[in-house]
Amino acid sequence: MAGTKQARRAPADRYDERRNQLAESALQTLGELGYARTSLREIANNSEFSHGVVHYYFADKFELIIYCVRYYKSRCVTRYDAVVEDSTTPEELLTAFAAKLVETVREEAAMHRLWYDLRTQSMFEEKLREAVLMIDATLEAMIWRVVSRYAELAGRPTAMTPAAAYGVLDGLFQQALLGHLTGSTVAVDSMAAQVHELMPLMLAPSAA
Amino acid sequence: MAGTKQARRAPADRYDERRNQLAESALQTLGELGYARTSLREIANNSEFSHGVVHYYFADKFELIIYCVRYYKSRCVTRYDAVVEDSTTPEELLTAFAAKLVETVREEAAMHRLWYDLRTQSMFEEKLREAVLMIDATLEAMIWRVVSRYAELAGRPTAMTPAAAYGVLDGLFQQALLGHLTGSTVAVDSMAAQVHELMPLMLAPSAA
DNA sequence: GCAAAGTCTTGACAGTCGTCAAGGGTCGCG
DNA sequence: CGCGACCCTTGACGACTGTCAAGACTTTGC
Repeated sequence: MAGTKQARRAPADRYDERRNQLAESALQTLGELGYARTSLREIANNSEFSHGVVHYYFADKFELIIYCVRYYKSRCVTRYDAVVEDSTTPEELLTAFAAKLVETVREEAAMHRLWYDLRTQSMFEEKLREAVLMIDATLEAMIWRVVSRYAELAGRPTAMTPAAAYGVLDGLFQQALLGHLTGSTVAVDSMAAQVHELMPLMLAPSAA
Repeated sequence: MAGTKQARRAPADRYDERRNQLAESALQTLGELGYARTSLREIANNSEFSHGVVHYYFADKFELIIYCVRYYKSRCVTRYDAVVEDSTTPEELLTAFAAKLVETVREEAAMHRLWYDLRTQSMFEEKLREAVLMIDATLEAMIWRVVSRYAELAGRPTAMTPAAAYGVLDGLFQQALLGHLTGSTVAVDSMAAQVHELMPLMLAPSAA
């Protein structure tokens, strides 16, 4: 990025920059209204551009949304890696992981209800499936890094497949998110307790 | 209202009958297209009536959809009760439960992706929340009947809250449903295996 | 400084949406 | 028979949607 602007501002840079700006506005709007009620005009209203510009940078609505999904992934997928790297005992990792989950539900609720929305839409709309499945696999891998590191620190082998570990944790997370959005004050803390109970069960029984 | 019926065909009966007919057409359409793309006209097209009749029986779109959710519940919520009642050993219950889950994903995929769709919509639309939360609680109770009966047959106490048990199983179910809808042939069987591994972990460790 | 390429706005299009009013149709009762 | 209540259709409304073309504004290369 350092010296790109001298003779003619590099078109590719500016192009991607605008696409990312629009993706950001789109993510904000989608997180607020949900997929069903989000229009391209509303997305443009939440940006500094007019509604026609969307079709200058994206072929159609799906291309924008799919681009958004991928753009979102690049920010979200390393969220728990610091937890993995900084923890030195299984208890420490478990507590830090649960705390990070709680923080995520509380502070990124809109973005995550959007994720669940889009994942569900992909059950109806084929065009969304490829991008959704790719992110789902990435999230599964992210969770698996936590679980396998947890097993390593505990000195016990894992007793679940990556898919199963992701599935159950995702279920708890989704439940907590719904509870949080409906005003429940205990749902999020309840999730933390559930994760504390569940994670040891993902490892083979201890020798003791 | 109850006294307005004469020898003439009881209005209340016919009224409810029509509402249920429309709810059935609506559920079929919603299961096919999803919430975002389902219009009242399309619902009417999938019934034997014209599009105007919807507003004769329902005040607006939300009243129809909420009625649908409740109508759907009445059919779905006892699905696993036969499993609970007919099983005499924990292994038998577990196998029958897993088989029923597999059957449900395979044969009721449309209806369940609709359920996940509506539940996610309730994260954005307050009007849907009350009905969704009511069903969610009913489903949690349904799952808990299975788990607690399983514990009873195994002679071991449960080691999870009803919410946690529902959360993790729902996560696995949703994962399998997405896999099934994307054409995966192993996703559903994989869920059965995961349930077999997970259910024993919901009970306190055996003495042995 | 000019022409061309790139960027953005505006306005319009063909549909579709939820909603509702006006009007037939049908049926049972007096 | 004819009246009135109930049931349903038809057609229309205003608003909103995704899409795109025409043109204006800006930036760049020469």
